[in-house]
Amino acid sequence: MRAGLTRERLIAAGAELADAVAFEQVTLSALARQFGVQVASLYSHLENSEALRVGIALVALDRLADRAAEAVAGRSGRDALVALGNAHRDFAHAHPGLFTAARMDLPPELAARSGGVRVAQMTRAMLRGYDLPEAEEVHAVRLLGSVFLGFATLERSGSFGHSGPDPGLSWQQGLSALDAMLRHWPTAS
Amino acid sequence: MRAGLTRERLIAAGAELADAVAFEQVTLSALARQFGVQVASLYSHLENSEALRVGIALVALDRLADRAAEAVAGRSGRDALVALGNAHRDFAHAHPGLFTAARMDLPPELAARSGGVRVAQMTRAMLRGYDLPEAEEVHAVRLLGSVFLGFATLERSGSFGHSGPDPGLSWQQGLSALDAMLRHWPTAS
DNA sequence: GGCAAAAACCTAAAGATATTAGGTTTTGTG
DNA sequence: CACAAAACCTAATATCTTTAGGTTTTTGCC
Repeated sequence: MRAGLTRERLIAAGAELADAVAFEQVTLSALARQFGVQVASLYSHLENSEALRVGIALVALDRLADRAAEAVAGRSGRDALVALGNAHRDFAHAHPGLFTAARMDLPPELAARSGGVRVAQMTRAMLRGYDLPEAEEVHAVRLLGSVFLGFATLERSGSFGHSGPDPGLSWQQGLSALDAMLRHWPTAS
Repeated sequence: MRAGLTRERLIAAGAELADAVAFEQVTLSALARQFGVQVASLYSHLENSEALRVGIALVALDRLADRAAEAVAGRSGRDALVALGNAHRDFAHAHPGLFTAARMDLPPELAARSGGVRVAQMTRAMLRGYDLPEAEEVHAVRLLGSVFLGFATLERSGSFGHSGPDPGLSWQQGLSALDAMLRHWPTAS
């Protein structure tokens, strides 16, 4: 009776482990233990431990892209912005390990084929509800991506601390402010 | 002749190493090699390897806070916003290792005494140049912190890819958009 | 100056993880 | 059913972390 290891199963198990424990603690050793095999056996399916992490990152980006697509579907304008922002934040809260994985630095060729591209496309689609010059869209996409990533990161890391108002309130206000920003986007003179 | 190890010297050396190589590669072993001592000797000065990383993170936050303070000094309004934003971005580019360290999750008591608090104070000071209701300032501080962190992170990680316009241009436009956002900050009805 | 106590540094050992080389056992297919 | 490929294993090396318990340098005080 073999354990039935597979690249996909290993990465899927790693993804679960990341959320259950922490992305940093997803090791080949831990996976081998979980499957009841020797560590060396994993090397038939994964080139090295980095390949595991990269695989998890790609899974994470795909899932995030799915949420983003769902969020912008059938919505526009402020509704779409709020839904897209919440998709990011909710994902970070529901899947802390995957969210961390999604922030991994990926080799450019992989990044170009990752769900990250789809997230950017969804963000761009959302912007159709605002009146930006086409050339400005890419800048807005980057800025919004920065906010979505940054806010969830700071919130999860506890930087918003135990002082001051509920981060959720800041998030609501922040989304409104971003909506205002998009409506008043400065046109390059 | 002793090596003259000190908690401070070790952390300082670790900080340099982080920028020279990468934060993840700052290990007790590497430091011991550099100082020509046995690894175990470091434990007289640092409780464990986590203490080293935390120490570097605190150094990083302090340096960032220094830059932030310098940026907002003598400036206001859009000038202050741009200078503060650039302080973050320039710091991330000049000190990739420290910037990574600065994003470490810190235990709350430490975070509360870290340079991160000073960065928030400087951001709040910058907001005086805008017309926000006092109660909104904290939300704006959090949103701006998210952008500054997020943009530098995405830019450094290569997420802005080799396609599309220069990230520096997006940054310029982003700062203008943030300026517009602050000038049109939505007042909670 | 000399001498204890403290501080600095060392040796030794054990436990994790990652990786490679090469062997054995399943398993499915002709 | 035999055999080749795939799956999994043993063994060995290397790196990093941490603890326990020594030895040597420094330091400060008589």
